[in-house]
Amino acid sequence: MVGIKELAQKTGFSITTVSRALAEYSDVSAETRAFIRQTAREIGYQPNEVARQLRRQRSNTLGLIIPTYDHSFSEGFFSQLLHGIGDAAGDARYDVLISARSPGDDELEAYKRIVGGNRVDGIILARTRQHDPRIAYLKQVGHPFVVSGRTAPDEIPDFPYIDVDSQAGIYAVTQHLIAHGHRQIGLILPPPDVAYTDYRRRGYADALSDAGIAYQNEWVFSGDLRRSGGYQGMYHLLDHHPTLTAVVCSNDLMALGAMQAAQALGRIVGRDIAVVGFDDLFDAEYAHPPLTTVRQPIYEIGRRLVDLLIGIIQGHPPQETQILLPTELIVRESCGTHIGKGG
Amino acid sequence: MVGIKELAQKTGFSITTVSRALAEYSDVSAETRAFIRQTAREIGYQPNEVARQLRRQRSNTLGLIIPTYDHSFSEGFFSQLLHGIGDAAGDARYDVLISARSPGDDELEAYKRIVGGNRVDGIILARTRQHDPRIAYLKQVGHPFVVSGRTAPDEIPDFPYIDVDSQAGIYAVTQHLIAHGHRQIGLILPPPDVAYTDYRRRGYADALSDAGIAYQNEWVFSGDLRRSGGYQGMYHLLDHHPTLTAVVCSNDLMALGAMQAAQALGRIVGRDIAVVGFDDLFDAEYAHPPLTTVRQPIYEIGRRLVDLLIGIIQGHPPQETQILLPTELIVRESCGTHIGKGG
DNA sequence: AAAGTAATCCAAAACGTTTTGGGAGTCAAA
DNA sequence: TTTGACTCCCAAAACGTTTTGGATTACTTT
Repeated sequence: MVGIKELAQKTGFSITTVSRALAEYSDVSAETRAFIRQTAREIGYQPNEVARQLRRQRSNTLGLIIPTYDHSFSEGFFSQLLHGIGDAAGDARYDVLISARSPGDDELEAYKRIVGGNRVDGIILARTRQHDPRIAYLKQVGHPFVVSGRTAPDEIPDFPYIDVDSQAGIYAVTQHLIAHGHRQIGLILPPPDVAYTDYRRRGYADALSDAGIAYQNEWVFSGDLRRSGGYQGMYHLLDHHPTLTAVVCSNDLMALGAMQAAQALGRIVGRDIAVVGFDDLFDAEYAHPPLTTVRQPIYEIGRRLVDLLIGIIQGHPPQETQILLPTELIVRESCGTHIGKGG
Repeated sequence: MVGIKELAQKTGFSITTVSRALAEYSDVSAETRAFIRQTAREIGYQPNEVARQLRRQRSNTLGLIIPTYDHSFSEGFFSQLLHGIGDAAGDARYDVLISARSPGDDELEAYKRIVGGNRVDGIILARTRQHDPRIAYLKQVGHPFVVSGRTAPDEIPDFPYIDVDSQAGIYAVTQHLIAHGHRQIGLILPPPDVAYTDYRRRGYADALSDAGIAYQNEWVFSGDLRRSGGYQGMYHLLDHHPTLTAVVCSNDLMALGAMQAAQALGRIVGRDIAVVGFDDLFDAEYAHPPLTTVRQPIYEIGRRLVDLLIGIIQGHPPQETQILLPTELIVRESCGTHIGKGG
């Protein structure tokens, strides 16, 4: 083990001076500094980060705890978010500590261990659920954290977050369908405990209501946010309500599954039935037919979450710590905007 | 700050006894242990992980350094690998430290900081390149590590790795094309510095040679492993060699791009031209047409890398530390196996 | 020559744990 | 009564840094 002690011995200076030389303090002469640095390089001295973290009481590390079961992690949204987080953290010379735990008591334990154990300077929360106990814990202990996504609409979000106005997004895409003549429009939602589920439901319901169409419970299906959920949803909806001419899906993955189900049932997507999604994953553009969807800037959100968190950690948070980004309607072919137009 | 000192004070026992009580040592009475644990819970004591790591000289953390520029990270292979790594690490109660750095000198610095700085007990290397300096470094310092993928065929792989026999995989899929009548078959390769490029080239070359077909340099294109690389590759190949009836792509992402290019050029994939990939990403099955490809068990590889690494860290490595997994040919529609069969 | 100032350096404390190497008490066997 | 074994506990060292609070020397100014 070549530690600072060995380096001090080798150079003939004290541990203090070595430490201060490497840290560019002004009270060590340029000559000494150069000599120490040179020697450090020669003997391959590498400071022990753990000891340093202990002494400085900071780790230059951001934490991220992800649910293990979540297969949509390796597809789509989450990996793109992580990409943004990783890049921005790297740029700011922070590392990212990932702990994968299955949800439940164990999950909160992981937070306590990592946060209470001083392993990270701040933590990023994703996949918020309704009445999320993790948020309650982090607020209570007063550790820096930021959240990807708000709480559900009936909770007060008194913490820093970045979210997308998904209610407006779903409203826009639903309205687009209505404008092109659709009247019987199904909806595939995320599981009810997901925080943003109600925003998406409201966007859909508002668009219907504004067009004088009644919201019907049986046109709404709860999926699991994966392709399979969309498949099941579309299958179920078309089975019970074959007159539906459009289905709004809460994310692209489910929309892709839904398109497949529709095709399996003999309907041609974009002609017999319109399908729209949410996210604008890479796949959306290359889907067949290309998916009409609501774009949210996932990678960018990841980057901004990191900037926001680091700002908070370093004591200079931006003015706005609750950020709601707009979405953008991306019209492609899966909504077949010609249907119902009398054409 | 509520540390072990406060807990000792509160319970009236020494720091030693408190520490040993929480660690289930047998030399503290059951009664004392129960009392200490109860009090710990009450005052919300959470051991400082950093101090613990310093003292024990181990972090229960695995490291993973990823290149920032790599956009295929958020699509496809890498995120699926990470998913497997995260899950297996979580199961073994290890965390994963991710450092995203742009490649170059900086990248090796990141390794030195994390490995030499004792932040991780072991490290997982991915995206190996030819004559990879990271491998040389890790071998030299003798830190536990495992590699996803071997070195190039002309280097001696004297380290633990898990790879897939991609030469055999590409051979199989190329042979499949030949068996169905194709004679003019293009190849889209990864960039030349990628470690596995030559295996894929060889698999293709061998299949051609065994069928008495000459390997032609101008039928081979180097892509960037992303959709765009496949698109460019197919465009270039069909532009210069319009008589090609099939193109083998080194990964699914490029295959998806290649299919798009073919379609843009007015060819119907699976009828006018065969396209095959490698990986069997989720998207492959849902592509249009569904992609014929060579499956490798990416998630599983991630899991096994972790098991292997932890075995090495804990001093009981398995007998086999160099694992070559078989691939599986998945025939779908993009290879249109009816072409050229005289039908 | 004394006092002040600037430039270099360093011993020791501190960060919060775990582990080492016992010590004290009790009980049973010799 | 001594010895040994067993149970329960603890003081202090150790992990490898950074930081505090000076100390020493050399040079300048009075």
